[in-house]
Amino acid sequence: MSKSLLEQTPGETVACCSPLTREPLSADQAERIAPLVKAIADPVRLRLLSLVASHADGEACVCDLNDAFDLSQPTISHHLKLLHEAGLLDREKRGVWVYYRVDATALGDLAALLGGVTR
Amino acid sequence: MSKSLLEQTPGETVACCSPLTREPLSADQAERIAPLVKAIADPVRLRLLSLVASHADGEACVCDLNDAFDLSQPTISHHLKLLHEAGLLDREKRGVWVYYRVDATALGDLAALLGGVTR
DNA sequence: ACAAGACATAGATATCTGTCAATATCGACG
DNA sequence: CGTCGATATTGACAGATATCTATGTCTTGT
Repeated sequence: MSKSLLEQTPGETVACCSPLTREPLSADQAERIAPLVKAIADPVRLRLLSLVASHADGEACVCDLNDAFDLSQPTISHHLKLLHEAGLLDREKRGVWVYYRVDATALGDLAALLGGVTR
Repeated sequence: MSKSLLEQTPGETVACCSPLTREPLSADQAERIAPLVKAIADPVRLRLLSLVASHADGEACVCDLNDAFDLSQPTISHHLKLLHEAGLLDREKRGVWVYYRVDATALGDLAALLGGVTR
């Protein structure tokens, strides 16, 4: 069973949609997908995503990420929050540290939308 | 022979780079790719792109595109300009009309970056 | 309990972005 | 040529966004 458009998360919408190049996106679909794209439309967030994705064990501690940038800790925290809210990063607190991990499905859905790869 | 990073267009940079998830993006690469992603990080531009891409003959006249939105003509023109400058849309003037056409390579490069599909 | 460290939140501010109305440009056609 | 219709450019403005400093919240040692 499939949920109505209004109940879906952005990731679900991307997953359901035909690739960009096959048929016109509806206004609703576009409004739903855009935030997901916006989430990676920033050089810092692109790097954060790739840092987490390519890190050993597929996860990275915020402490590691902070060091990779010339930005304040709250700024990195802010970007991580945006990526998390977009569904692209999962967040897990273990002791004092917080680990982020890429949600491969969300990222794959985005690529599928753009490239027409049917998962 | 491959050009230096600074000589490359955004599209070329995307094409050259390993997928996001394989190794960390350098700051330079991220700064280069982000504008390309920003170009599609808007619901109107997503719809424009998909409208053009899925249009008969792979091209669409601005006059057709204007009608699909509740936005002023200059606003649509502005979005088309951004997509064109990002290398995602080609522009051709024929008589009074202007036709836009998707640059499939640029779009494919983006998808490859996100999804790890090697072209 | 307290102090310290890791991360998040809040508030402030400068810059960027999306939109519109007005105007310019450019080609076709009488 | 002069007008009309299609598209682009300009200038203005409201709202979003990226960044910082200051502060709050937890968790772990001592």
